[in-house]
Amino acid sequence: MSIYDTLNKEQKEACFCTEGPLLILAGAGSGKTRVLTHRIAYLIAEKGVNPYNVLAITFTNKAAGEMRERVDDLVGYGSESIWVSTFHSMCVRILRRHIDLLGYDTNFTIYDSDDQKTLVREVCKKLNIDTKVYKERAIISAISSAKNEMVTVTKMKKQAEGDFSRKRIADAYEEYEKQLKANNALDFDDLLFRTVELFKFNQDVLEYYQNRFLYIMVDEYQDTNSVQFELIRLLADKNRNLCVVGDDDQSIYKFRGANIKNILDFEKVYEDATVIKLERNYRSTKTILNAANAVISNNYGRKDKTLWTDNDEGEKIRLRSFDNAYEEAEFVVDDIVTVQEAGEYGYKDSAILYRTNAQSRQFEERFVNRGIPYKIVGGVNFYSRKEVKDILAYLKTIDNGRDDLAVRRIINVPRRGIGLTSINRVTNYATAKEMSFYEALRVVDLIPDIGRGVGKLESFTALIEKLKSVQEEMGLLDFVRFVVDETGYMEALALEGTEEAKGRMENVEELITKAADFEEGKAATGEPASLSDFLEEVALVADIDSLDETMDYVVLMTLHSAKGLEFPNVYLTGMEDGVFPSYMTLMDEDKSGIEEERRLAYVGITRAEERLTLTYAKKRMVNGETRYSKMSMFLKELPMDLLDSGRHFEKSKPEKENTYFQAKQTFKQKAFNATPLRNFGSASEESDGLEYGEGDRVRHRKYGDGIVKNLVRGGRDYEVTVEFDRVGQKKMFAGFAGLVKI
DNA sequence: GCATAACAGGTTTTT
DNA sequence: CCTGTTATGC
Repeated sequence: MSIYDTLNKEQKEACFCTEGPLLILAGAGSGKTRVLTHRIAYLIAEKGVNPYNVLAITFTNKAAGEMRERVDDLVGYGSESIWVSTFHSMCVRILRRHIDLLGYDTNFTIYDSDDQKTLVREVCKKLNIDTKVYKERAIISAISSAKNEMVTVTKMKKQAEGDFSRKRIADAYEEYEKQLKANNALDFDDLLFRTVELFKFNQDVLEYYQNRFLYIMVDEYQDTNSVQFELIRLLADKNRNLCVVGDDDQSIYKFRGANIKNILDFEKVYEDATVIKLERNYRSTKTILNAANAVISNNYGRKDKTLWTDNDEGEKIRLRSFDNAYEEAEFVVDDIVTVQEAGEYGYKDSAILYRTNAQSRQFEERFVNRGIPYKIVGGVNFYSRKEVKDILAYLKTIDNGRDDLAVRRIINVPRRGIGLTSINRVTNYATAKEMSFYEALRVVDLIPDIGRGVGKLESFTALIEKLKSVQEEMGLLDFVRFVVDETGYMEALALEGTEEAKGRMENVEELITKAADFEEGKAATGEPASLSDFLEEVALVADIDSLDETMDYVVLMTLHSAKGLEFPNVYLTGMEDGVFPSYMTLMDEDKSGIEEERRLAYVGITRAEERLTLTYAKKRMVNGETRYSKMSMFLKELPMDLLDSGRHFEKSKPEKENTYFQAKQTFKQKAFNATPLRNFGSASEESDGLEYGEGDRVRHRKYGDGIVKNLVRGGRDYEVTVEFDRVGQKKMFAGFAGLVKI
């Protein structure tokens, strides 16, 4: 009896196929993690491959940890020397060794999306870019996709020739890069792009890693982007022992640059590739699987595969509708309590999934009220809370004095009486002398016009220098504590005395605990816990990594976060057109967005093992305004006989082909309103048209009452001009204004 | 320089 | 609705 006996035929095949390119198309719940871990075990135990020569790339740190653990269970040794990591942490590890070849210090800082935003803002200010015309977000995403597509500044400038606005973006990109380098910092996308550059320009470095990684495995391959593809291609080029695992039906990260072609065209790029399909699902009931298959079959251009299962038929899928989101939440929470009390499913067996993080709130409120343990994954990340970022900024300042962003963030936190005027003077001096902000601080008395600020600035520098000097002598935990005390950060919070400040103090404490955990974890491996390592870990953790399966709590998260997880009892909530599929994709001319949303629906449905509940609310508050929506088009794609619609559910099954069209039409009318015809107005509260026309009196939630002066069609929306009694004439878009006839 | 008030603007999903 | 930025008054 060997460990491989538990695998089915295809799984075995995938496991034993160790040489050459291999594509494993693994449907949801088809046991791909088992295959991967067994394959690694097979390489090590049977083929005599040194664990040191194996590289496995996963999407999250959590998946990496689990994989290592499982291999260790199978093989019994050696798992610690396998490289199992995420793309990002792998790149950091490589760059820390070699990035000096690209002109950076090896102790570079990693900028998260907040830092990125701050930096872009500064760039815009410096280049006089009007952020009303060029939105920060647009610039960030332009830069990010450039890096994902490996477009350098030079290249972008060339492409932008003759196009003024693209040139402005390219200018921003150039300045952004300049600042990053000056700060000795890399953003998330840089981690990948710079590694590719490193390999391309340094053949010997590339060869070193090619010779090290004789066997490469990539999980969740459908979500890789161009630069990740290139990275793998480079590494695998020499030995070609590349095994990728993925499911094109679960490709849900296009917005982040993921290129579904990577998986669809794998066989074109690697013509000698073996392709193995895992179509047997071990996770879900027949009912759930059939539902998932029915939905996804509406997509085009998929790899041909059909999931099947030997599992029981199982319960029908429950579909419930509610008047509003509040009732929806109440039902779901009640239901979880009911099954828990009946001993059917523990809290940890239940998961609530939704499209947007904002939807978590009403559930959270109910859970808090009733004292039920729950865990929200995602949303505001622990490490992006203000107080946590402040402390981290101190640590970054100490670790990498060139990180101007960090220094400027904390120079007056807590208050030291250092204001904008002083900061600007230092900044100007630093820019003029081409030195870092902190360097300028150290020679503050040379700065002209600095005036009375000098003393305060000097004591700040003295503080940082003092911290730097003791850093070497202290362990990580002690040092973080020391920083928190010495900077007066905690004291300042304590002085505030508010409830909010108390919460912040707890978070700082929590950060200290994290440092302790980190130090402990490192100690177990015999390594010292350096400050840089800690900052790096903190920069690369995802919220999902903190999910603990042994804890008995209900898990709440977005559909995106849920990928790769499974639960016996799942609630898919907010199944409404405009929420899911999202408003954005419904309005978009490009229909591929809908396909991606549908894949997300597929991911959601296939998370459920036994019991699946779908809910939607007819009325929901979005951006402070009540929005009426209809059931999600995806619900209409489900075969009726799989559904239990409950008592208060009534609908006729619509023409299937038209669901998308209908969804879009209804939504267009609801959100943006049609013609301003008076005869629409009749009392029916759910009228699809504008309920007001020219000359009508309307009420706005902020501006009060007024008279509609004008209605003009503007693109997809209507521009309404209203003469308000209190604030005068205002122009607004009907879709956003939320005007009510009075 | 700082605290507070007023206000504009905006939304998916995240390593 | 909620956040983040600007205006205002001390």
